[in-house]
Amino acid sequence: MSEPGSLRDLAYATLRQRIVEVALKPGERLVERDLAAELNVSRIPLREALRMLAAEGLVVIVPGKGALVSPFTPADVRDLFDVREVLESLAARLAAARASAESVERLEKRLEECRAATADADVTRIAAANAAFHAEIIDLADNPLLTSLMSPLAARTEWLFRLTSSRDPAEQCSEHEELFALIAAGDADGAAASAYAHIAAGRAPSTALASTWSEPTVDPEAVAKRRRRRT
Amino acid sequence: MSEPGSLRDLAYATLRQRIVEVALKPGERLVERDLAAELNVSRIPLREALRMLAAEGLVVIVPGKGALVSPFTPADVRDLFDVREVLESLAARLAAARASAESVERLEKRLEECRAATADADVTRIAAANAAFHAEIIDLADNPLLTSLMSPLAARTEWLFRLTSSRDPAEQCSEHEELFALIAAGDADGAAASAYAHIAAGRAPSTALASTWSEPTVDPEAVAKRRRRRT
DNA sequence: CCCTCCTTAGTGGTATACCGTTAAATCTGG
DNA sequence: CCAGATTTAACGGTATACCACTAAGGAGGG
Repeated sequence: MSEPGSLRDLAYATLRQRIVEVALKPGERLVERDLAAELNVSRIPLREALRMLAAEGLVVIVPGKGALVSPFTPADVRDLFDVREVLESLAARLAAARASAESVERLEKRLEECRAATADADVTRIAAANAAFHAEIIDLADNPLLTSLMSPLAARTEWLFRLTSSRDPAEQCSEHEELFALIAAGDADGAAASAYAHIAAGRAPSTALASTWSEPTVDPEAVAKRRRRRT
Repeated sequence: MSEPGSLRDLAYATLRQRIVEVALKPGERLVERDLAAELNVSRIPLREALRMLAAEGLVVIVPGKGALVSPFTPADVRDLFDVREVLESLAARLAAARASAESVERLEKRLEECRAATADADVTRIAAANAAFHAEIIDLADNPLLTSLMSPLAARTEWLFRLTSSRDPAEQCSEHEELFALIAAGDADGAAASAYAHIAAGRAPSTALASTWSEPTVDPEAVAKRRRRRT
């Protein structure tokens, strides 16, 4: 996530963080002029930042109406897992097939961080370490298209982990151990299956928690129509 | 592909078409002011259109330098097939699992168009019918996230089919018949496997043709540096 | 003749300002 | 008091204009 200092990227990074941390709630209206004023940028870079977020799926832009934070329904969670299962599985397969001594070493460093964080029982650190482990596998897959497809999913996944709580860290960590071993051994089919199972294992807890929010099914069209009046 | 008449969407649609039709070649520089003048829009909507194309992968934006049409190397073709295999397979699985009488009927209409077009041996019509068949499956999968992930791939796939030529239409059509039957029967695993094989079958011919262009490995950084001087 | 410095214009990045649309607020008549 | 017409201004869409950066092309000295 480089930030070449441009105001657009600054606005993008700021908004993305606020959405992921739920400082901006799903369904919340994003008014260009207000945000531009708050972030001390003009509307042009802000608009471009919104488009980037929309391309990533974190924001919905209703043409001619405005932008709002994407709603995140139980169905969205289901869809997210459907896609993550196959893409993470593909990444693991490719990573295993293209594994080299140097790449295995890099992945192992991530795994060690997972172990350490899990031992510490530091939830923030665990989440970061797990995310880094998965990101490393994507990177090892050496498929730029896959990488670009995964980044929106990563954003939503991070979001999901903030909204819900993660499942048992020790269990996750041991699954990472298994996945690492298969990738290191160059076992493409095994790594793919292991990754699939690893993602699938997170589905039930997440959907269960997701069903408890059950936002009143925010309708983008409807929300976009509302306007504020002078305070 | 709706176009709410906004200038941004017009610029987007125009540029996308030109890229897909190779009127703009991979690696070609996209100069904001020139394109804006040519399309009779100002730079703001044009910039936003470029960002949309970049999010879709058809354009590369070098920060602070400029935009150019994405190169399309044999490695990119390989990556495209890696991802299409698993995503089209997932779409077929979901479509089969969620098949209803009404959805099967819709898909069958697409299939009939494939048959008719293949009988006519009209390559343009065949390409359109095949694309529509695949798009319908994505739609039946009823997973908005998957749909959004597929649209960039569709653009690149269409592009690929313009650059290369397709493989035997009759064979493709018969594979569609098989895939349709499995989805209609609600056989999720079978449909997934069939879709995977269908995509995989197109890999070899495409990569073979792709290796023949072998552009001089356009480097985005390098191309972006070049500037024109008064004509 | 070649190398170095300097001028200049092409280019992306951003701000400001205006326009059209339309929802909210206000006004009017019943 | 309420329903409909009318006014107001919020908001997204777009154009114009300015700035900073930098590479092309030329000037001047070795």
